[in-house]
Amino acid sequence: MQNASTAKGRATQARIVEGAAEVLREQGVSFTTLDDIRARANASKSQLFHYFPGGKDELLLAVAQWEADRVLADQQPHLGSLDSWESWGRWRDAVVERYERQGDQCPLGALFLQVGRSTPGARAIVTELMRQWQKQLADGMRALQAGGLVSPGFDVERCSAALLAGIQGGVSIMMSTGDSTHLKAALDNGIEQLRESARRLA
Amino acid sequence: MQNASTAKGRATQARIVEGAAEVLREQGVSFTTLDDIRARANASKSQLFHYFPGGKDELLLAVAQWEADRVLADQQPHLGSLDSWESWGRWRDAVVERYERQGDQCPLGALFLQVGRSTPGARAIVTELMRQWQKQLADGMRALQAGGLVSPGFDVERCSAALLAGIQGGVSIMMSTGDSTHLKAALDNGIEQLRESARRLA
DNA sequence: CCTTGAGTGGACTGATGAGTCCACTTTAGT
DNA sequence: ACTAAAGTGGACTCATCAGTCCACTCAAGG
Repeated sequence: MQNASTAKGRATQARIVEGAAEVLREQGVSFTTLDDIRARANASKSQLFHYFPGGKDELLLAVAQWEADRVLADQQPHLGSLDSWESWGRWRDAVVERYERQGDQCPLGALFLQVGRSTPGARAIVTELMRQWQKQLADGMRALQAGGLVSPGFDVERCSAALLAGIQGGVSIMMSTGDSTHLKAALDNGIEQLRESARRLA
Repeated sequence: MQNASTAKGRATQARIVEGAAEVLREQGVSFTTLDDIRARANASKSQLFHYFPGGKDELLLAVAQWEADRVLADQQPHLGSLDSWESWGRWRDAVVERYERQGDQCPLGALFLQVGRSTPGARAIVTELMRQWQKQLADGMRALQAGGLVSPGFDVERCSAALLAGIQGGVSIMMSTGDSTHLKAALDNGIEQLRESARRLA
């Protein structure tokens, strides 16, 4: 990605990425052309290739990174401070709300499929997102343990991985079926497991 | 889908669907052309359109249905008789094995994204698959309850939904990162929850 | 003011790939 | 055997779209 060196250039580059993200959410990757993006971003063909010399793939990757950054940001401040039952509850609601609002768009999943598993860049973005996400869940579980709210024997690694998997699956089922039942079940089930461990502690 | 009326015709039609499924798994939907499919299936362009007058979309949908049928079939006979701890364990291993072997191909997910959320057919296939899958998990959980192995208070609906979500998410994380940790965590966590409920019963 | 390079517009090209068409062959029923 | 319908081959068309190219404008530093 060719970085812009003037304010005007940076603005154009940002307009392209954000415009592209919009169009991609609306139409899906496979139905979006560079010309759609160009139109939405009020840019010209040459600007696209000026800032993303690698062409469509490079632009798509930039959009994927941009979307990935939003995923965690949208869960804050809740995700960052999961140290009480109330904060877990607020986080749960924030996740449900975010994905129900997003509806049947899965920018990241779609982008990933298009750019292809082969490209190392795409895989790195997703891997890093998952790593950070799970770490924050695990930190939250350990915070409950530290506060004496959850048994010290609670398997944080396994449960945080399972919870993350449940969220991903819940979201992808919702994409396909339009129904958020599974997402809610995964979240509630994860939290219920924590509470169960608290009850056994008492 | 125009159904064939002779044995030869049926053979050709089957060759097309299965050949298409193969190529799609290998190359991914967005990099597969009708010509790739035609070549693999030893068919000609006119045959493709003879049996799938709706063109590529219709063919893709037929492949999606074919893949969906395999998903549950591949988990049998285990999935159909989850009435003991041993059968749950065998099923768990079968799922992990199947998806690890499949690697980073997600025929169904990719197909769905390509055909598009808008088409009612695609959505129906996924919805029905999820419904059946969850039902079999729930049946298994109730079988354990009936056998006195799991507490009657165990929330079968929520847990089967969460387990299904965990599997889906585990698989999709594995697609993106190449790592099956999350899938295993989701499965083991679900089964562990059942066992926990058994311990409380004792 | 002039120069330099970043930034911009949009016409053009070339490849690709979905879908059409028609001539030909095979199959099955009478 | 005859014939009608089913099945088959593959050349051809036509639209689309990523990517190129070049002429132009603008802003900043000297």
